[in-house]
Amino acid sequence: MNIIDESGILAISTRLQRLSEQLRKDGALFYKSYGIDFEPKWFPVIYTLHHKEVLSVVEIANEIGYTHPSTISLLKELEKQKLIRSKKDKIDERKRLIQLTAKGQELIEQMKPVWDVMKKVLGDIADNQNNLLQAINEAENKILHQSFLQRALQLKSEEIK
Amino acid sequence: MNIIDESGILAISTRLQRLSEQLRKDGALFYKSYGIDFEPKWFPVIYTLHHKEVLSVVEIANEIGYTHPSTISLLKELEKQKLIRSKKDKIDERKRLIQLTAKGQELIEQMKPVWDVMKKVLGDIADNQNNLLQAINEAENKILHQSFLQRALQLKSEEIK
DNA sequence: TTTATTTATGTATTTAACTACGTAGTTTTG
DNA sequence: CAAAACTACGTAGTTAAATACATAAATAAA
Repeated sequence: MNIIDESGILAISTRLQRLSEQLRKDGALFYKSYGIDFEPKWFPVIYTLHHKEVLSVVEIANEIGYTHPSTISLLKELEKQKLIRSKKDKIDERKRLIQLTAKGQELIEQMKPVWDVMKKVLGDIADNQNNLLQAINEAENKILHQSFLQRALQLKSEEIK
Repeated sequence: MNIIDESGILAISTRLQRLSEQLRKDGALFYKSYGIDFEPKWFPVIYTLHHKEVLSVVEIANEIGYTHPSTISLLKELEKQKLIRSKKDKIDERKRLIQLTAKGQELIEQMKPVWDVMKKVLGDIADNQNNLLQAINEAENKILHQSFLQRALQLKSEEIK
C-alpha cells in the first residue's frame, strides 16, 4: 500500500489510527493476562486521579485532553465499576468532585507492575532509527507553530506568484 | 501532559488520533480553498480507482485497507456525488464493479496540483530529526514481526523467572 | 441589585470506523 | 451432480470520539 508515498493526507491518518487501535486492544488483553479487568481507555482518568486525588469533571477533561462530554462518559463507566466516586463541591455547587474509591486505589497498586511492562514494550516498539514518540512530538510542535492549513495556503500562494 | 512519559499505552494512541483528525480537517479546508468540494476520506477510493480503473467492492476494500462495510459506505457517498458508478460483473454475478465517472476523472485532474501541495506540506511536517512516516513504518514492522501483546507477555514471563 | 456574561455540567446527535450476521452466487469435493 | 465450503456483498448494531445545544450556578457590570 504505497498510497502514502503518492499523496498522504488520508493515508497517514488512517495508519496512525490503526496502530493505535491495535495497541489498545493488545493492552486490554495484557491486563486480562494478569486477571485484571481494566480497559486501556480508562487509564488517563485513573492515572490523573491517582496523582491529583480530587478533581472536577472539567479539570479531568483538561488533564486528559478530552472534551468534557467524552470525559463524562468515561466517568460514568468508572463509577459503574466502583473505581471512582463523586460528590458535590460545597463551595461551588456547579462542580462535581471526583476521586478514586478504595477499590480504585487497590487496583492501581495491582496495575503498577503491568504498566511498567507496558511502558518498556511500548518504548521498545517506538524506539527505532526514527523514534516514534519523538517524531510525534516534533510533528505536533511544527503544527502547533503553524498548522497544516496555514502551511498549505502559504505554499499555494507562493506557487501562484 | 506527561502521561506518556509515565506509562503510555493510551496516551500514544490518543495523540496519534488527534494528529490525524487535525490533518484531516485541514485537508478538507484546503480543498475548499480551491473551490473543490472533496472530503479527504474519499481520497483512497478515488486514488485507487484512478490507477486501477475497474475494481470490485472487496478489491477496493483490500486496496485501501478498510473493511468492506466501511468501503461500501464510502462508495455510497461517492456514488451520490456522481464521482463513481457501478455495474454487475457479467461473469460473476455476486460482484459489483466500480469505476470513476467522467466527472470523477475531471475532478482528479483538478485535484492533482492540490495533492502536490499537500504532499509537500505533509512531508515537511513529518520530516524532522525523527521522520514520522519512517517512524510509523518501523513501528508497524516491529509489531508485524511480533505484536505488542506477544512482546509484553514474553517480558512478563521473563520477569517471573 | 438586577442583568449580562461566564463557567460547569449534562444530554442529544453525529461521525467514522468496526464486528457480527445473513443471503446469494460460485467453486470444490465426495 | 448434490452437498459443503467459500466468497462477495449488504445490513444492523456497536463504539469512541466529537459538536452542538441546554441548564444552572457563579461572577461581573450597569
